[in-house]
Amino acid sequence: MKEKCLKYDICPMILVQNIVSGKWKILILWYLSYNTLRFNDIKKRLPYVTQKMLTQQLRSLEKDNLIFRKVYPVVPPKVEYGLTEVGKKIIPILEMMHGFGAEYLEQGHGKEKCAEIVNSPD
Amino acid sequence: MKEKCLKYDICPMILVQNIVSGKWKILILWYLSYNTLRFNDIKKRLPYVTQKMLTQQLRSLEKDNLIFRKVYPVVPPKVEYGLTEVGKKIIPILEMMHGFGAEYLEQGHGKEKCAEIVNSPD
DNA sequence: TGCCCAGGTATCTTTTTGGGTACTATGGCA
DNA sequence: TGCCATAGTACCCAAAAAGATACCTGGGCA
Repeated sequence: MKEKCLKYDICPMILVQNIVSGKWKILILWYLSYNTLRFNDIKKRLPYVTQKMLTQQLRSLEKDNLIFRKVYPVVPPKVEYGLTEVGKKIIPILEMMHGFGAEYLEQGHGKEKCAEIVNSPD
Repeated sequence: MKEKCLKYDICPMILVQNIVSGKWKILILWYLSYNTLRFNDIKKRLPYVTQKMLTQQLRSLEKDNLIFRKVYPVVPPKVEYGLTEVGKKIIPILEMMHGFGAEYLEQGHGKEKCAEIVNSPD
């Protein structure tokens, strides 16, 4: 495996795959690429994610050093999330993904897929 | 949700996320970006994936029109997989991912993560 | 007094994923 | 005659991910 990894240089890919998989991470990073956001701001933008899942994904992204978490010691609590310097480096990838997805949609592939998402109940 | 989707234009992102998630898909696409490959060639390059899983991921990528599957009616069976025109458009994204991953590794983040992968038994 | 807010945890159940093993087809070769 | 090769399926079980629900904090306000 070690040789395979070197030979085909898949290590970086495995790493990225590892970081970026997870049902909501790409979306979270995408939102945070515009602004830092508070927990509930993110939640509002991801109507299908449960609080638990969101917390989990955020913790994982934080652990991987892609986002930071800033807690304000106030009541009620206030927590802000944003991209770290490392995280910002992923923005161009997100933009390309967005471009690809948009083109893919235009060409009619995966229309039903998005329709599913868009037309599901609030 | 429809308005949210339009407002933040997340649809393409959800789509890409959908296509690209799945434990092995990015890696499979990465390999196929060099050559078309036979089933067992892919399997050899992904020592941890079981036959069932690989079949599953390939079917899913085929359904999303990113790869084609060409069956030669010979015995023993011969099946080739390769990127479609749509699939080829994702190559630049894969290359950026690779670049990001490599840089991330160089900076020491996620060293342990890759170490895990590389040092696990064959 | 009791309820609200935001941003969580804790616990339980369900669903989805993944792994293991066995089985298939068919022509060629010993 | 029996065995090999490749690219799968079928079936069952284990593990992981996701969902539902309840609970916590502590200051402000009715």
